Amino acid sequence: MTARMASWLPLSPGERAVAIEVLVHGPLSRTELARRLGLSAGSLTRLTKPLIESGLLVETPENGAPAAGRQGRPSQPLDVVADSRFFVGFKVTEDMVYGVVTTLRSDIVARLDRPLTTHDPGRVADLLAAMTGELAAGFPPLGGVGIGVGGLVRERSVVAESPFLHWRDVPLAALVEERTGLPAVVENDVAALVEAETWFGAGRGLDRFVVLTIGAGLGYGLVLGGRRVPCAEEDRGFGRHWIIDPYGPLTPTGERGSAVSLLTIPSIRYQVQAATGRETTYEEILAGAAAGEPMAARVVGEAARALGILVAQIANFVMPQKILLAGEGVGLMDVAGDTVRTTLRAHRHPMAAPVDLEVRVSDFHDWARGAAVLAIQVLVLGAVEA
Amino acid sequence: MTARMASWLPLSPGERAVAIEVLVHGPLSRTELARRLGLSAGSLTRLTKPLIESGLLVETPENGAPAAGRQGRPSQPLDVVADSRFFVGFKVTEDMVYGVVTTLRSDIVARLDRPLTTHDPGRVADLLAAMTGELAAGFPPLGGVGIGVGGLVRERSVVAESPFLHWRDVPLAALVEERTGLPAVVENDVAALVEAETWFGAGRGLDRFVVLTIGAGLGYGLVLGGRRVPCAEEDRGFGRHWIIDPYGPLTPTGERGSAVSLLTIPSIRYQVQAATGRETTYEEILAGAAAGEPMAARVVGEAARALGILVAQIANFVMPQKILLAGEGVGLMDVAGDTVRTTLRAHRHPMAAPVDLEVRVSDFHDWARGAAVLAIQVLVLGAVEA
DNA sequence: CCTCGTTGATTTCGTGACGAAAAAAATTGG
DNA sequence: CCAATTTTTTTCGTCACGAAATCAACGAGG
Repeated sequence: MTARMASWLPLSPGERAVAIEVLVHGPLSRTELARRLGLSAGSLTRLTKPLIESGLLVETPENGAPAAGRQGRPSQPLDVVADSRFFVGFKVTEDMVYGVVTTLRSDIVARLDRPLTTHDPGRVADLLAAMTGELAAGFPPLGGVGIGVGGLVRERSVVAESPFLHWRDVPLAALVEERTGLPAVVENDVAALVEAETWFGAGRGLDRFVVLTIGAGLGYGLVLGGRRVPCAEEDRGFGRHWIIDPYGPLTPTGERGSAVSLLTIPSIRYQVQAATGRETTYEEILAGAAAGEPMAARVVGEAARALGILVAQIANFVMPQKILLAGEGVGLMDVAGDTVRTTLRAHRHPMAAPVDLEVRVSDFHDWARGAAVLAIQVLVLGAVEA
Repeated sequence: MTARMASWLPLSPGERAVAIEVLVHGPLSRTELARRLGLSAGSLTRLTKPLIESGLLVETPENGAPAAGRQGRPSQPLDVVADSRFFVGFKVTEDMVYGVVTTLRSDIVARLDRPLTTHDPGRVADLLAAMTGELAAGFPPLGGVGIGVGGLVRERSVVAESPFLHWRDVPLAALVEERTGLPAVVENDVAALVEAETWFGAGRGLDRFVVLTIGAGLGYGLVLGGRRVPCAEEDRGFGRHWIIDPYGPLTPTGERGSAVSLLTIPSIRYQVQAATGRETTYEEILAGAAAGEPMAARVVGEAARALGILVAQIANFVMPQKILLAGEGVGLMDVAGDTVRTTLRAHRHPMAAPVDLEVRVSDFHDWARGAAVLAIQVLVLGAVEA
């Protein structure tokens, strides 16, 4: 076996800042890093030396665009050794486990999905360990495991409460660590996705950033000062009481006219089925609305207006620099994006800054990637919970 | 004339932290400061020495509760010399100027109001200078002047745009500095009140804090990480497009059913007058609602429900640790506080943390005090704008 | 081909902020 | 009066950083 690097390197605040900046913002020369971090050139020589020696960073040998006409000594960009360590991320749903392997940069290099046939904590941990073994096969230096679960998670290790798994106080991280011998990190699935987007996605470098996910439920994540704001109700219950239209539809979940009733995939399917009597998929409904079917168009239009109002309220009160729409349900924006944007504008002050609204289609592997990012944060960089 | 202290003392980050902590959180011993700021005892000796020498802090001679049975060397609490400098604060409205003198602690020690008969910038500056002279009479060491104006203010010195004064790019701070020889700071009135509450009021020490003011208009201030978030629409125009109830009342200002239409004093008076034909004051309407007059009760009830929804939306999306209701219109809470709170709860997730809602009746002198606090921040502590 | 100017990285040195620990100070209790 | 205790001061060592000199690597121009 090759010499294994320590999984946890104690980094000074300055070193951590350098490591994160390079990790998140691609290859950067020392001078550029000095400019971005407000440090002197000398300090960067000092800070980068141990990072290079530890193998986390390298001076990129290939000078992609070598100075291109600029004179002077060419810069020596530093980059993370993306494949020096790999990370495994899981998203656990009621009946499936989605797994990915990512590089340090959080690029997905392998995927593996398995049905979940039991909710017994030990068996679930067994499955996660087995999947980790399979996933790790091609990637020897494994840095750790991140696990995203719907529900309330404490200390990044214990599932305090998960309604759909019927778990209470399950020390999932410990169970997986026992079976794999790898450090493990557990987090709420939405929280993990938000962290991933904050570090490597749409929220890079932003001070105020909001993530709104639409799917089987609603997810909401608030990032202030680069840190996610934790909150008590983040166990899949967002939006049940966000009343958009008191005279809106009544559905099995969520109050009448709530964001959940108007926007989630099950509620939209329920509304169409209740009106037409036919079972239809979400995609069929969106296609129907685009084709002008009255019932689908009405439900989708209402959803789009609700989304516009919701985004406007967030923009009005939080004033984020960007709002990211993610999840399986964002196909709504393709069909009715104009309605959303028109409604959004109508609920904003004319002089207010326009809302930077980004849409990202995300499947379950993106959620698993989020969990892997959390592992990178905690295990490589020693980032701690708020 | 006595030796005058420099109005601007260059403070190191550590010194600034100590000064602010003592200024905001009353007398504190060095040990207590070390605990709060996460510093060693030795550092506190070093940091406090120049602050004491400069006259900003003193070791409080009176040991109010002198150890009371505790043994060991008694602590030597440090306190700001509250009356070492005084500050003048103004709130400029369309037809009045409200002025106060405060101590370093922002306690009001004098008041002076004058009608504003002209909107000519030079004349207004003349009046402010004259009022400053009158106010300063009893308080020799004057540290500076703070001025709060409705409208858009840039660089804490120039009124970029003020609809009710019909001003554009008026360098008010410079005009007042010329006439008084004192440093002057200008800021949007809502922003100033928010800063004051953040430093000395309800928002002390909080990380996420919201101020909502109800009066002739709506005001909204967001404080994140102890810093107010600046925004483009803060020129008295908040809430015109916050649609609470699309079928709500239509009033001269604000969209139908907007927060402005439902909650501001002029809109409430307009609604009652439109229904009854009689001119009534806001206080009369509140009293009528309390007494069970149907029309007043209906309008006030609607306003209370709107306020509950508004506060719930803010709490849901911003997740602040506290929301402060201020302004001349908060009498609504006395009459219909229960309705507000019930509505608030109905629009919150049952598992969400309860909203810490604080109500503060504030008159125009509180707005003036806010401006004085801004002067303290900028002129004494060298705090800079975001 | 050689030198000069330019730009990036390194080295060296000085400064300043901080913590740890010892000492001093101020009080209570015996 | 002495021990115990808590606060404050002093002393000393460490470490992070910036400034500036130096080294390194390249292009331009004679």
